[in-house]
Amino acid sequence: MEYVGTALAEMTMPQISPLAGEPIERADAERLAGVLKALADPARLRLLSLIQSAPEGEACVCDLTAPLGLSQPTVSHHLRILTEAGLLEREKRGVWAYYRLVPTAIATIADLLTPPRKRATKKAR
Amino acid sequence: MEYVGTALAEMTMPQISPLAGEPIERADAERLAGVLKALADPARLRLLSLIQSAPEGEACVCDLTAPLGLSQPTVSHHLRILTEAGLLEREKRGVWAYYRLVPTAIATIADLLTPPRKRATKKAR
DNA sequence: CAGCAGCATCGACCCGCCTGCATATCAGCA
DNA sequence: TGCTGATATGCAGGCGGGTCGATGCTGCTG
Repeated sequence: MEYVGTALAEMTMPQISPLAGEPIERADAERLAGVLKALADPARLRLLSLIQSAPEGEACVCDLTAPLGLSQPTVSHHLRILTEAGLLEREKRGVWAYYRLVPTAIATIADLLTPPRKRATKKAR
Repeated sequence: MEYVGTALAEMTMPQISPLAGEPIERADAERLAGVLKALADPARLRLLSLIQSAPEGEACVCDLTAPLGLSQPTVSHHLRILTEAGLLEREKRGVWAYYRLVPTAIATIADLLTPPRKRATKKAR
């Protein structure tokens, strides 16, 4: 636990080597696997989708428990994992805790998976 | 096991709902989570990277055991999971089994994660 | 201040998975 | 045919993770 930082930030900033080019390093593989592990769960994917498609792009736990069919502690558990992975951000307003997507988090993961293609190669232009 | 089909194919063809727009369905979430689960492992990420960066874009088990530092059965196990997920394809030539990336498999996953952006919307061009 | 509602945390159970060892299978070769 | 080497499979141990019930914590309200 005590690891409440954003795992994604560690990948985004020091530019983790994407799944392309030369063989990926062991440490990079573990970091990327960690974030992917947060995504690789049906309940968490549905949570992300529900939050993203919610009225203001945000939702509190009480709104998510019913659609998922999971207990409130379990939902909080998943939200915690997604938050620690850097995919969600939490804002507490009054008694409610509102979660929303971190803007470019998922897109960043997608970019790490896809090879050069058209993005990374246009650096020294 | 007997489930040797490609999980990715089930997503690509009937066009699984991406992680955007309206809330994702439970079945779609499970399929997508299944493929992501195959990716969410350091050893498998390194395997994909090693194979992709190999001379001919292909590699046999004996070439992958040493770099990973895992036993041969374990490497075969991971290759099997990646193959069943639709990320790798296997070709047996003589005594060796050569693995190579399924061309657009990973890119497909990346597209499923990222919202509209520029791809899906430019169909009628 | 007492009561209540929304969330987070804890403890526990159970299942799935990563790993290695042992073994089976199969192709090439003497 | 029998042997050797490259892979795949079976089996078992150990650990991590998903789930829930119970509980603690914190604002809001009467």
